[in-house]
Amino acid sequence: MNIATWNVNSLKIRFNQVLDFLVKNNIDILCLQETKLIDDNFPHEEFNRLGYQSYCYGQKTYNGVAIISKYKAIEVSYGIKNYIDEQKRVISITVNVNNFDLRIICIYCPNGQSLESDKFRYKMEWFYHLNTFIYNELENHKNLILLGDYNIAPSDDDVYDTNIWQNTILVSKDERTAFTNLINLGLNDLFNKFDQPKKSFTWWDYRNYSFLKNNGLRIDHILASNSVQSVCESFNIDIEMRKKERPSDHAPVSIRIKTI
DNA sequence: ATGTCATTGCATCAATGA
Repeated sequence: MNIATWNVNSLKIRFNQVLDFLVKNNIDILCLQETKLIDDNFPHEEFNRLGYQSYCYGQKTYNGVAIISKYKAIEVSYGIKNYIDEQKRVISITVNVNNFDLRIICIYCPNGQSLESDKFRYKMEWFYHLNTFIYNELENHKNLILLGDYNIAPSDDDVYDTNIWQNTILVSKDERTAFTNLINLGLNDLFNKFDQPKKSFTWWDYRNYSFLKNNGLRIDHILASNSVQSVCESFNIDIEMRKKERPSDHAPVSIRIKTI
C-alpha cells in the first residue's frame, strides 16, 4: 500500500501533475495541502474516474487540505477537535484494509512568517492544540499516520545551510520542541527508519535557483505510530516532480506499507 | 538573494502570503 503527502500550492494549477503522480506511482492514499479551493470547486468526479474517493476541507485563496483514497473512508473528520480555527488545515479519515483499521491525518501547519509575528504566536498555539488532538486520536486509533507540511525542519541536517537557517522561522527552538512533542506522543519519523542520502529535502524556495542548488529544507513529514512503523517498507521523496515545468515548491513524500 | 509563484480584486497591476 502506497501512501503519500504533497503540498501542491494550488490543486487547480497542479491538477494534471497530481493525476500523473497518482497513476505512475500507484498511490493508494494521497494527502494534499494548499489546495486553495473551496469545497464546491473540488474535482471529485475526476478522481472518481480514476478509481479514487476524495475528501476535502478547503477555503478560498489560502490553505485547504484533502485526502484522495482508493479506499472508501469509514470515518471523516474536519479540523482539530475542540479547537476553533477558521483556517482549513486538517482533515482525517479512517480506512479499513483487510481488517486493518488505519487512521490517516493530513495536516498543513501554519508557516509562522517570522518569530516576532502574530502568525508565529498562532503557529505555536496551533501546534499546542494539534498535540492534544493527536494524543486523543492515538487513544482511539492504534494504527495512525500523521502526514503533511509541518513547516518545521526538525534538525540541522534538514536545512541546506545552518548559518542562514539558525534561530529563524521553520528552525527555531520552539518549533523544534513542538515537533519533538509530537514524536513523544508515540510517533516515529519514518524518514529516519531508512538510510537517506545526505541533504534530503522536500521544499525549495521558488527564488534564487534554490532547487538547482539543492538549497532546500525538509519540512514535509510522515509520522506514524509504532504499529504502522513496523510494517513500513520504504520511504521516498520524489524530487522528479519538483523538476517538472511549473512545479509546486514542495516535492511529494511517500511510504510503502505492508498491507496486513 | 525580499531577483518566484499563486490568488484576488477590479485590473490590465498591486497587495498578500508562502
